[in-house]
Amino acid sequence: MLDAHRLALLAEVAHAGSIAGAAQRLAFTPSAVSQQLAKLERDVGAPLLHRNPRGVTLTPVGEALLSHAETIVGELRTAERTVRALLGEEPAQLTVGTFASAGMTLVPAALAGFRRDHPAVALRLLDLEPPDGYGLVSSRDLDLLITHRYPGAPLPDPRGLTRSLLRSERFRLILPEGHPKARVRRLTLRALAGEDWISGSPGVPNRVCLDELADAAGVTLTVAYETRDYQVILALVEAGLGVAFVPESVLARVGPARIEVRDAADARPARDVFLVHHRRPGKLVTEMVERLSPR
Amino acid sequence: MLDAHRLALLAEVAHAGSIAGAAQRLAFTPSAVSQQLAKLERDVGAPLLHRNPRGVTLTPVGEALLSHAETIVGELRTAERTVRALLGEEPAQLTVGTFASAGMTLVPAALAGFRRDHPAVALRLLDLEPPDGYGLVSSRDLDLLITHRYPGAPLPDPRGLTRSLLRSERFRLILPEGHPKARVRRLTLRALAGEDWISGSPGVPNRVCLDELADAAGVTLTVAYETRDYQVILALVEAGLGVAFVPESVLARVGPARIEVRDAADARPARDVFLVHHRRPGKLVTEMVERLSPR
DNA sequence: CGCTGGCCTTAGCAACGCTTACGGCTGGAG
DNA sequence: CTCCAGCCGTAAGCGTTGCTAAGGCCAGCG
Repeated sequence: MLDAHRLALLAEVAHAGSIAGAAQRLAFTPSAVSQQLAKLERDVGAPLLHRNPRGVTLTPVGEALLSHAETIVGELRTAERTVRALLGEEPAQLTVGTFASAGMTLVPAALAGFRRDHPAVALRLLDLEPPDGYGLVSSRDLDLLITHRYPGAPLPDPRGLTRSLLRSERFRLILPEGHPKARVRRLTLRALAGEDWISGSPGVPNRVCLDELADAAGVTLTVAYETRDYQVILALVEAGLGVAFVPESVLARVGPARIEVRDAADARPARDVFLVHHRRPGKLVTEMVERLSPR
Repeated sequence: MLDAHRLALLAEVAHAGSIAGAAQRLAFTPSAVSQQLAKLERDVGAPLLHRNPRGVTLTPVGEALLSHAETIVGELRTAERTVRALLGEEPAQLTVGTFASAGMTLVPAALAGFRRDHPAVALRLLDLEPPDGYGLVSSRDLDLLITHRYPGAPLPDPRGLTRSLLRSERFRLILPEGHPKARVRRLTLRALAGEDWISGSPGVPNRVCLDELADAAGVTLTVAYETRDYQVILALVEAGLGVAFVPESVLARVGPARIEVRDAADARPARDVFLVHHRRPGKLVTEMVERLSPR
């Protein structure tokens, strides 16, 4: 039988992306982790990871084993919680994973309300960019994951977890204050083809979405500035450097910014925001889901 | 995190019914097992088993943990198989659990055919009286379980496993050859109320079923001989000691026995025979299910 | 071209887990 | 009633496991 501790180690290494990173998280020396992984590979009879100069990546066999490892670790933690619940002990921790823009807008109010009602529960927040994080829910490193899917991006396999649509969030077009195009009545992507755009680097969901919109409209856009951070994008637009699509919630937080908010008539993207948790969520998770859900 | 090895140990002890028994199966000394269990109890923070003078029984917490332990052990073995399959290695073992009468009639032909086509696969057979055995499938000690349910007996929780009805098997009434009641055209339970009956001890499904039939017919039957072994029952009836219900398949195997086979007009019991296996059975299991299924 | 950051190896030490030996307990046989 | 058998627990000893520490190798970067 495979050793569960070593599988847990594999999962940790996969999430951290390097042996050293995992070792630090677990308060071990890299040597210890390396040795255990070597033994796991010997047990399995096949290499599980490619040793790259910067960190490691999983082999196909490693990938296959990882998903099992995550469910096994999750099962072990589930077992532990079941017993704790049976002994009348309240769960003392709730870990929520979010993507950055939700972490700024959607989550804080819910977290604050939760903390008020459950001062004894240790709340933890983790930043995770989609499509990551599903594995961490499987392994119960995460109790609740807030994730999203940009149009055009594939929806990850839920792997036996419960996933529910929290809301669908529109993107708005933002331009520098006083930008000439802001006065146009019917604004189109084509009309903005000559502008400098601000978006993520190629491959980032954000950018993939923008490229697909441009394709659909039959234009090519110039992305002059690449950042995935919407606060940076806002600042760049404010500074008059370009135009961008941003999620509506990002705008809700900014004060009377010096930007113009419009919609493109031929491109009205929206991203779906999902909640992901275990099949049978605990009381605390259910409550947090309640708080996050629109009234 | 709980230790998976200790959980596996707990499952083994629960199945064996004693620490000493589990230790023998695992080729350890009882002391080692005892110490590991003590540590598991310390980890959990609650006693998991009652130490009786003859073996051990699980506490409620132990029961709860047991079912988790079984799924965890099963997951570990599933992970191992997945990797083996990925490496192109064929599974080399198939373990089937049956109840005694199926082991004599239903299974041998299927097993023989299987062995002929897969000489390299190590076949193992385990005797298990229902309702036991589900846990062993969960923990993958068993690849396939053949179990049954007598009328009136509850059907165990399948616990995430696949259970399918293989067949429904009638019971026949058997009497000693030349028994005067054998000549009656319409034989009823009431007419046989005065006979000596042969059945299992109180509590055995066999017996529960008989008692319920008697209740339904409004008579009380005298069980003079108690045995759960249908071969013994046959021998007793042959010897003229009493009458009994036996499954049809048991009769198929006996030659021209000196018994009379009839049906009771007011009591026609049947037991359901089920196959139980994991959600996604491997090739070998699927093939064995095919062989067992009626053409 | 040296520096940094990541990984691997080797050597040594602490902790874990097993075995052996012994004692307490209960239920059945003589 | 006594004794024995079977079961479980504890204590001491020892081998193995798994950790740390220290040193070497390789790639990317200033």
